[in-house]
Amino acid sequence: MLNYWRHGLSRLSLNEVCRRVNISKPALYREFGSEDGLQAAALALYRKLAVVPLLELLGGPHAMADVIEQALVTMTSAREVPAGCLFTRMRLAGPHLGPETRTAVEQLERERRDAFVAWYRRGLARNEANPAIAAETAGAYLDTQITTVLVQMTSGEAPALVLAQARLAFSVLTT
Amino acid sequence: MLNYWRHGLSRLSLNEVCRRVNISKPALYREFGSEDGLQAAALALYRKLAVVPLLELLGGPHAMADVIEQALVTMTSAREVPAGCLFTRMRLAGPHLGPETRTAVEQLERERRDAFVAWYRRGLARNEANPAIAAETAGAYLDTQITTVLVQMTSGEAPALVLAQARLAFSVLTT
DNA sequence: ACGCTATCGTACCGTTTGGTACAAAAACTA
DNA sequence: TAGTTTTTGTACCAAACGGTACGATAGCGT
Repeated sequence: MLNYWRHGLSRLSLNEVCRRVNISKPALYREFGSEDGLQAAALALYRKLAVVPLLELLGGPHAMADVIEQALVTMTSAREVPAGCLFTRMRLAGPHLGPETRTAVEQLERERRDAFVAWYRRGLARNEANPAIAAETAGAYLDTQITTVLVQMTSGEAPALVLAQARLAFSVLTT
Repeated sequence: MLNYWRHGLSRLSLNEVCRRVNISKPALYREFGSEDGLQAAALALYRKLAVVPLLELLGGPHAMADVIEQALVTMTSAREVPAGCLFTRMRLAGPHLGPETRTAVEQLERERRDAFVAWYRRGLARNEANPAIAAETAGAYLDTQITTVLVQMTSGEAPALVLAQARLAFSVLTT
């Protein structure tokens, strides 16, 4: 999972993965069945470690602006984990993915987008969100802009510039 | 060029390209030298056909808001050319590219970003642009958001939703 | 200590990749 | 028409890919 996260799916052949984690190829196949299975398993782990915490933050009591700011700072700062996002890498990989992994990606897409929409609805109810924007549009927009931030971080752009752009993008949502 | 534009670089092996355009592999090598040379040549042609016209639009006399609206509508509508953008595909392909193509991509990145910055400066001078945003930030932001739109179009998202999000993103720039 | 079972990795499979050696064919000169 | 030069594509190369057959190894109950 860490290797895919750091270097992307397309850069790492199955042979290369075996080399890096010092595991024989048949052992990997016994555990995951196929390359597709391995990648799906990696995504499942990533979801637990990185996506679920974000969704829990959205479910919390904090003000919209605070949540956004914290999420942006977290995404654009160097941490103990790799920059970028495995989920985002998989989304961009698109048609290269195996059926199992693709299904999991699409499911996670819906899960995250729905969480964004619900979160924006709650923001509207608390008068923290821009009422001129439909919740569905805002949900898609949140998804898009967060993905953009992560893509930029993955491709090594300057964190300060990414952060400045992201603040600009998110400024339209809050009142 | 059209094949790369439509299907992306990573989906088309050199063998597959030869198959599609009905050309023998040695013929292709005699013309372009390598896969890298072919891709660089494709990008050069794309620049002439798709990027230069955009930059010329930026240089024109139209109001900022009009230029943005026209650009967005053009990018999100079905045309006689494929959806998305070969340049964007190459940027995302990143480290997969050969040295010649990568250099060309980076050069085109600078060229486009500089044009955005200059355009925003002119907008500021004409009181059409948000003066709270530095031109450098705005240039990067324009680049980022346009790329985002093209990525979404490439991945087949609903044009209406893409357009709605893009209008939202660009609304922070104009007065 | 033995025999059974379950786990493990070497060494291979066919296919595809980017790239090229070289002979056949075409075009031009005379 | 004969000889020369240029152009073209067949047929190959080594490497890497995802995936697996099968013999070697390890663990375990007795």
